[in-house]
Amino acid sequence: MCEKMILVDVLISDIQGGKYKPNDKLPSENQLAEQFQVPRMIVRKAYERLQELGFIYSRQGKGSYVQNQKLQIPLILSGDISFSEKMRELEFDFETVNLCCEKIDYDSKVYHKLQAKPEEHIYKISRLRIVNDVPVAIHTSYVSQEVFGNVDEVGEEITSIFHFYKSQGYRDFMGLRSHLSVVFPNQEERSILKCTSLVPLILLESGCVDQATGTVLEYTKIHYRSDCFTYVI
Amino acid sequence: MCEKMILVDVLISDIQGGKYKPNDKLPSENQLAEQFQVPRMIVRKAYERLQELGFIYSRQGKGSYVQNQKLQIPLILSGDISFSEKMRELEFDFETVNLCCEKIDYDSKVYHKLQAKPEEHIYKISRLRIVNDVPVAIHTSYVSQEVFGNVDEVGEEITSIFHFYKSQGYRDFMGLRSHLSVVFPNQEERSILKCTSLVPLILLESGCVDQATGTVLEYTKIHYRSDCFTYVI
DNA sequence: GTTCACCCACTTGGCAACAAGATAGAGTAA
DNA sequence: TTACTCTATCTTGTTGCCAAGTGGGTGAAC
Repeated sequence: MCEKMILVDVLISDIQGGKYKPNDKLPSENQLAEQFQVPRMIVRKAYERLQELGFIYSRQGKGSYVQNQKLQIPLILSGDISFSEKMRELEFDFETVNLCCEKIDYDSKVYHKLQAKPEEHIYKISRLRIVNDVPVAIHTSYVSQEVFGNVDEVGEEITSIFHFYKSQGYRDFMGLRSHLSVVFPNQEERSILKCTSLVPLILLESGCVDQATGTVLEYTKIHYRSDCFTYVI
Repeated sequence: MCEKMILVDVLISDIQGGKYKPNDKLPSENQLAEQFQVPRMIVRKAYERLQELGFIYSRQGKGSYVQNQKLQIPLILSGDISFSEKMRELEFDFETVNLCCEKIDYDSKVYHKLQAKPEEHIYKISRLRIVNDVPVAIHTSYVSQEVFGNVDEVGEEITSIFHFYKSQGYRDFMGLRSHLSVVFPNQEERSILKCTSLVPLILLESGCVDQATGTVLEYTKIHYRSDCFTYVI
């Protein structure tokens, strides 16, 4: 296991150091095994790890090749401007796709965050953020139908939650304290974000209240691909 | 590969859902293989993944067991108080160990951040943060001998960089903009932080300038184990 | 000369058999 | 009864072989 990680470390630094360039062919498993005097299984496991980390891809019968590097987007987390404005400011080709709007079953954590009673209907609105044709983040908002009466009708049209708020007559918002954690994507997130299982996601949990009334408007979870962003806080 | 990830997802949710408790024995590889109608190799790979994620541990001849869960420390990233004060406030048993203080070779990134000339001597001071006997973070500061003349003498005694600044006559500091990214630990970091290779680290890069003179005092990198903290920003 | 079929060498992928460690229980001798 | 040993069987760990996919080279057929 230790030998594998040594190999992984060496190969990653070789790739990042430019020894192998994107789409270059890596040495065959047998060659590397010979070179490092380890069983081929070790090299195999190292290559599998590099695949799941997104550094390389392998083709049966051909070989293993260096993956193209991902784009790096500097992202200001603490700012007050919206995601779309940030992206446009940085001149990235930016797009938002509404994934779904559906009523959720009772979930104690979500209901508590929204200060909602168990009999309230809570809707989940998910949007996918795409930058330069790369899916980079999933933005999920939980809102109560008590607060937004027509969410079940217009929910699937929403791509900017701030526009939605304003259309509902809310003007001054206050962001709640954000919690940041690191998680690995589940199968659904992997397929939506088109990433491998070992691309860590930065999960940002937050909320938004209306300043005028103190009403909790939403509880949000944003899953950012950690390999696409440089976060400035 | 897909079958493996399905198994991994199922097992993680079983563990987190309480189906298996810490130190419980998991089904043997053959049992699970039979149950899910997959080759043992798939189960083996899933178990290996869970090991590297820190969820389980395996003993040859005995079986695979659920790992104890890690402590969760809420950490205010944006505050102005020092790490030690934060910890003491939260009543955790907190300790800092000086790992090393050594002169580094020329490194363009570090020298640029410090606005240092190539002929300056830059020292790297590393401290290990330990909470409840668990190593949770590595704090590395780069400082120039031009700014801190006696760093080569007292560097290995430093556990609080703020105390060091004050002892050198600097009083008012200003934190530079912080950059946050997610990385996997290299071998050295794994051994210091006693973590497995798939525990993501949150890397926080920042700097500090003296408000009176504008001198760049330090460039810092903090590697936090992402499985030990809940970050509040 | 051109084309096509075949074969071989080399690649990654997968699996089955074997190795090694642990444990419980039967068997045996004091 | 007690203590010890051996063995059968279960566990995880390792290895080596073969399958499957690819591409290039060779040579026969036209």
